[in-house]
Amino acid sequence: MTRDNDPDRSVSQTVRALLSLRDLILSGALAPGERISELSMVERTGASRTPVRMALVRLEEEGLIEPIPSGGFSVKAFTEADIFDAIEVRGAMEGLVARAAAQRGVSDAALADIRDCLAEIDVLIDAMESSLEHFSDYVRLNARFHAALHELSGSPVMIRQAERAGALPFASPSGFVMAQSALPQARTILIVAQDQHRCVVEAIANREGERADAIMREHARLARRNLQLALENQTTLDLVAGSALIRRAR
Amino acid sequence: MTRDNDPDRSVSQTVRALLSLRDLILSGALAPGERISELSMVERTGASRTPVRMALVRLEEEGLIEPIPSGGFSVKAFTEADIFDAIEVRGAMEGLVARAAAQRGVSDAALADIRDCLAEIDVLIDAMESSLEHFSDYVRLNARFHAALHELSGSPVMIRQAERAGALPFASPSGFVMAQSALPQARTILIVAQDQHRCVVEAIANREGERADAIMREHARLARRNLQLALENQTTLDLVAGSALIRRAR
DNA sequence: CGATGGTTTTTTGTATACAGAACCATATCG
DNA sequence: CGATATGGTTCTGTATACAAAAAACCATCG
Repeated sequence: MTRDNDPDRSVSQTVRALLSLRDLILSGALAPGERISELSMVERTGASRTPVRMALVRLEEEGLIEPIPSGGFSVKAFTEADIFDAIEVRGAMEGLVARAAAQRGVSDAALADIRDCLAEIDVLIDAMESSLEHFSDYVRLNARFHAALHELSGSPVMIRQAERAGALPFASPSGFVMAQSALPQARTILIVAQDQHRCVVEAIANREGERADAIMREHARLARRNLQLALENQTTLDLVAGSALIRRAR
Repeated sequence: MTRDNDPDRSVSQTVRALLSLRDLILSGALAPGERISELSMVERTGASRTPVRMALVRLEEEGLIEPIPSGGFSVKAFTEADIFDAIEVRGAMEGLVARAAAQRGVSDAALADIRDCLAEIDVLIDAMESSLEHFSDYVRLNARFHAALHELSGSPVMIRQAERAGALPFASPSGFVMAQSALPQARTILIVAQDQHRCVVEAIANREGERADAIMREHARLARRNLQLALENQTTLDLVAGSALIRRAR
């Protein structure tokens, strides 16, 4: 109401503040360890203190910020080890959802849906043969596949937990973007990942819970190795979101 | 400030409101599905609307309440299946932390600490031979053991996730209380669980990650079977916290 | 020149006021 | 008699005011 610099008036202030703050943290505009003053966030988000405060509580619960004993919050600093651990957690959770889906069985419709998703990813990987132009589309689709996989478990509790497991940046196998120069490696990684995607879906279709679990854990290990490679050799792979979070650790 | 019905003045209003609300939900004073009006919570907790609102946001993030599309929150209703799933999730997470602890190795001091914890539980189980008087102590100690196990992983990310996995009521193997009449079965359960506790600690000490993982998963399966038994035959075992949450499902 | 104490300023925690939306009940019209 | 409009009531979402605590700053003293 002070100024009408509203980018979108249809969304509630609370949601706007949450998205703004999360973006500020993930983009690195707020340095790890930096104290978050409510007032400055009011200035940056345009919302009042109340929505900002609610967003801060949510972000604390999400794990992106942590409370300061004397009051207020600071941006949480993640180490490389934290990221690796998050990937492992995600692997364990996705192994569990895959196993559960296989054991309980899934509807043909759901199976068809997720296979469609796989097919779309195939198309995208083909399109990326010459350029990485559509990489962000791939990231989106990949996230959709994983969400669909969670859904196959049919368990709200597991879905919720699996989603939270990926809350940390880089927890997804595709949570980094590749430089043009790394095209061959990039495609190889994507193709292997896609193969695992396909395998897990078939394992679920065949009711092989143990195998589905194993595949998703292996999938996470692949992601871990790739991230490690990316960190050791950042000329070929360049980290995208939240690079500031990890900056402090190197 | 309206009335000084403050039970404890040393704690902040926010924390008081959070604890009050959580207790109201877990105790069943608020029925599953029931809408939570901020105003009534203000009356019940003695805090103002702002702390109540913050507590509500936290509880939503915890998963105990869910937002109503038209605004506000309602108490989440859990089914028996949800509880079983939560136990499985916890099993997966504790398997992971045990595996991680084994792979990374733990300090002798930490190992001694958790072994002390085991010894204390042994004493308590012995004391329960004739009566279940100290059962609540056992529940507390068991929680401490599991927390200590999480700590062994040495990973803040894993610890955090493991703790959240147990957020749902009953997710712990000892999340139910036993009636006096069930003393023999109760002790058997506790003894088997304690055996698994001991085995996982030894597996970690011997750096057997795979085995430590398997044991904790089996531990969860035991908890699941016991809960199932308790639900089928509630004359022998009686559910404690959050019985209202599950009431709707039966 | 450094340390210490007091003062000022900022910041958080809390309460409350206000506006708009949703809900409910009633009354009116078909 | 039923459906719909309408008015009032209650609720949430948001902004803001106020007080206590913390932090920062400055001045004074050793």
